[in-house]
Amino acid sequence: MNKPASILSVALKLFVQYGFHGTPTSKIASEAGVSNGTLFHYFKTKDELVVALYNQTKEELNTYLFEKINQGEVFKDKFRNMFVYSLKWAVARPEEFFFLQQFHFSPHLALVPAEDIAKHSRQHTQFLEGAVQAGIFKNLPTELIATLAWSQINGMYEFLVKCDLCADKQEQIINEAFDLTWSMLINPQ
Amino acid sequence: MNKPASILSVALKLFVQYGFHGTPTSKIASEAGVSNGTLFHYFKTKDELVVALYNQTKEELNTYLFEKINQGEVFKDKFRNMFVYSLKWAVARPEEFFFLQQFHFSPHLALVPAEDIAKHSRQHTQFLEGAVQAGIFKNLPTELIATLAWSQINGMYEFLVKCDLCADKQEQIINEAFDLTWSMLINPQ
DNA sequence: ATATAAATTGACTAATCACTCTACAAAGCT
DNA sequence: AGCTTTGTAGAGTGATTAGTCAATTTATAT
Repeated sequence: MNKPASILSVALKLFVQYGFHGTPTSKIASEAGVSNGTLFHYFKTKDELVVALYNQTKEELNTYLFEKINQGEVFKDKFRNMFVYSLKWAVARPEEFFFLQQFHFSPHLALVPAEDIAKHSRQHTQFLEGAVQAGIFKNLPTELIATLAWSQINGMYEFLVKCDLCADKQEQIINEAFDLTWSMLINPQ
Repeated sequence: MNKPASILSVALKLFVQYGFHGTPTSKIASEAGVSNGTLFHYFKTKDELVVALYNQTKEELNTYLFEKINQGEVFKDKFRNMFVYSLKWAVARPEEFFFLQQFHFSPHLALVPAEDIAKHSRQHTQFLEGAVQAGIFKNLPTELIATLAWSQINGMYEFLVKCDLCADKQEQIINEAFDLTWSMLINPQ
């Protein structure tokens, strides 16, 4: 039984429910079944814990996603995998997905070195860059394409959480949304 | 000089910079040039202040937006106005726009009666509902169309803030993004 | 077996902060 | 002018909480 891991896992649930400042470290520690001192043994400060949780969550999503992307043969399949599996991940782990956005709109974001943020977003843009160059996507800034694609995913997440459809219906609507997004971004032949 | 108003205005700036819990009420009061007691004279609790700020900001945006929407003659113009002026408002008042999202991803959202939230979102869906009925938009749940349109706006906001283009270039790219969104959602004839 | 290092504990502290309370001033009313 | 209500101030309070520390246990190495 891994203590830092269970601290992070408990912290995630509490942060999502009560917010960062609404969650005392003492509560995290006690719910994780460790003492106050142990928590600060693994994380020097509360902020460090929050940031560690962000990095871990973001990396989990990224790893999962790039695995799925690489399973696609042609670009459209890769892109579809990115879109569809982002949403599957989000729906399967709504707390993690919510946390990423909660963090993003909090002052804690400033604690992450700009370099780290840039690195992650570069991975995503690089993936799309090729398709822009090759004329698959419309001739728009790659950053813009990335942002639009990603915001479709965020929007769909909100919709899926709000509506709570059955798995079949969910899958169907994700596919429909993908078609919309794809047709929006590609160059008409 | 209106004290409650300047309290709210200072609070907005501080909340965006330091977060809700990272901003002591004492700091809000002193920066607004009023005493601690005065702040609590106008707002019974800090939470009440946060929620009041949210309601005010949301209503300002809504009022502005529906004014612009109603200036459109046909539906496409109305919809374009919604899209374009949302972004103009967001770019002109980035702190306000950011705050709305910050609030949305915080536990304070739970303090707003579900009824109030529903009322606002109903206004937006009703505006789109007609277009779905009339076959202008694709035959998809109106909620989905609303969510997708709104997330395009959020995404564009992020992009515009990140890129900091000149006004002309900004206007141009907003129009391009509108065309993309429109073509994505309408029924192909 | 012994020594060293690492993990764990929980009581404690120093600071912060939301909110109260009393006192006083200004405005409004008759 | 008197009287009442409302606005304003700011010192004070009680509760909360991030982070410390000295002491104890557990693991590791020699």
